[in-house]
Amino acid sequence: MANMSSNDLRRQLEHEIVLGEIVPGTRLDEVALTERFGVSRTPVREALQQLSMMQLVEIRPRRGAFVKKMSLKELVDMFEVMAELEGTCGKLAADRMIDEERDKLKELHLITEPLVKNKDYDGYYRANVAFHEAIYKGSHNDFLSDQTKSLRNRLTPYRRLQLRQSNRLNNSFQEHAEITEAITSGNKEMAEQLLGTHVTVQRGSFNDFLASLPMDLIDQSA
Amino acid sequence: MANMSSNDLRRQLEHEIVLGEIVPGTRLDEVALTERFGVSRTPVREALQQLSMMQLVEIRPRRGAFVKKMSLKELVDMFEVMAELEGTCGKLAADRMIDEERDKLKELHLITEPLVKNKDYDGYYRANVAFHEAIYKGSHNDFLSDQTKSLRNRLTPYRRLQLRQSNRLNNSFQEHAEITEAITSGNKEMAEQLLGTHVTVQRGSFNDFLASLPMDLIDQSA
DNA sequence: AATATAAATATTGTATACAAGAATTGTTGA
DNA sequence: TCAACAATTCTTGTATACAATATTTATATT
Repeated sequence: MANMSSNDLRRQLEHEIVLGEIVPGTRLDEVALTERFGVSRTPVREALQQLSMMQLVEIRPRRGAFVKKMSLKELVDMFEVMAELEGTCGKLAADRMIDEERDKLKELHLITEPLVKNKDYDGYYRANVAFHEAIYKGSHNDFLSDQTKSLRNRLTPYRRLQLRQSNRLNNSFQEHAEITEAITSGNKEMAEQLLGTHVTVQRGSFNDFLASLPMDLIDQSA
Repeated sequence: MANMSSNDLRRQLEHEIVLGEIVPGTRLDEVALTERFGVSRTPVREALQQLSMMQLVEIRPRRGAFVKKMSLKELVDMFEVMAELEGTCGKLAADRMIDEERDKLKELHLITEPLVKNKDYDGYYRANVAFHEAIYKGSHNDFLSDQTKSLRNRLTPYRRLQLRQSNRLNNSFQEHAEITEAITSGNKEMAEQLLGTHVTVQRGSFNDFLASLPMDLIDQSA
């Protein structure tokens, strides 16, 4: 397979950046990456160019590539858009899902009940992703689905810690119940409204949300 | 200035693709581009990698880079998202614009009146862009603003011909009047609703919109 | 000792060289 | 004449070489 080394490299780095394994602000040294991946600088540079277009790294001319640090303002803006996109997915899903998809959504919700009971955070995290992606798909709008998924992905490092907090797990489950009911019953306004607030606030105040953000990952200078 | 050749190249090609000067489906030959821009293959390839991440070109392994052809489904999906984003911008702008911005919006609308009277399509096209971008900025959400602008940009080749049609100019002006009124008076629901339909339908049927699409630019195979 | 300046060192950006796979052309056989 | 195969040519993907700019280190001067 060809042109895979630069694409593979990009995917790998993307993964590590999104998961926060590479801390925002760190410089991505080209030769270090060549040694790590056993390739020349050419595919490394092509991968970095790709990541810069994805807004995951910032290429400063003649200075190198840096994992992008987002300011609090940028982050809040992105979460606001995320909320809108999730809401739109919900609205369209309530309208367009076929019976099979509605059944599947119910199922994806119900299987999380034991996970909540057992406080299985990792398990719930994965099931939560599946639940939301089912809604994206249910919009029957591939572009919207991809955009939403991609933005969710980019916000991952700033969301990972949230579920661990106090009774977020219970809150999330409760909200999922309402969302599932709204979508499967075709109540699009309700689905949109519920999903629009679900992402960020989760029945808490916005201040709590802000406080939950890992501030060390945030660019204080901007 | 450094790393500018690959970025400049990307910008130039992006411009030409978005304006439809390079027809979707055409292959972008690397050596041809090196000759045209007087650079080596390295920056050419980096530019193509960037464009592939922007979904403007498709890189088929060992086959080359092709200007992306969008299927009708993809296009409809993108316009649907565009409508949502425009609506969101309007909603937030109605809420957040400061007095100065509201005045500016009124002005940007009013200066288009003579352009409509004189059927100055190019002039109106430019003024229209300025009007809408003022709304994006008025959302006070830079991420949303950038995303909306970028998507509008990508849809340009499929929108250029629309304004020329029958009395689209008058319709557009009339709708802008209502939008301006809604935003400046802070009626966010109205602003969202008006902008959500303005992009695509412009007081016509959706079928008319579909019929207005330049079908030769659309991938029939997909 | 601290700062400024200059040499050296390292890193990015670009061009070229080489390797591997695709497309094309030409030839052979039915 | 057409189809199938083979050799050639072309194009992409990767590595390396060279050029230009930042960064670091060393030296000199106050």
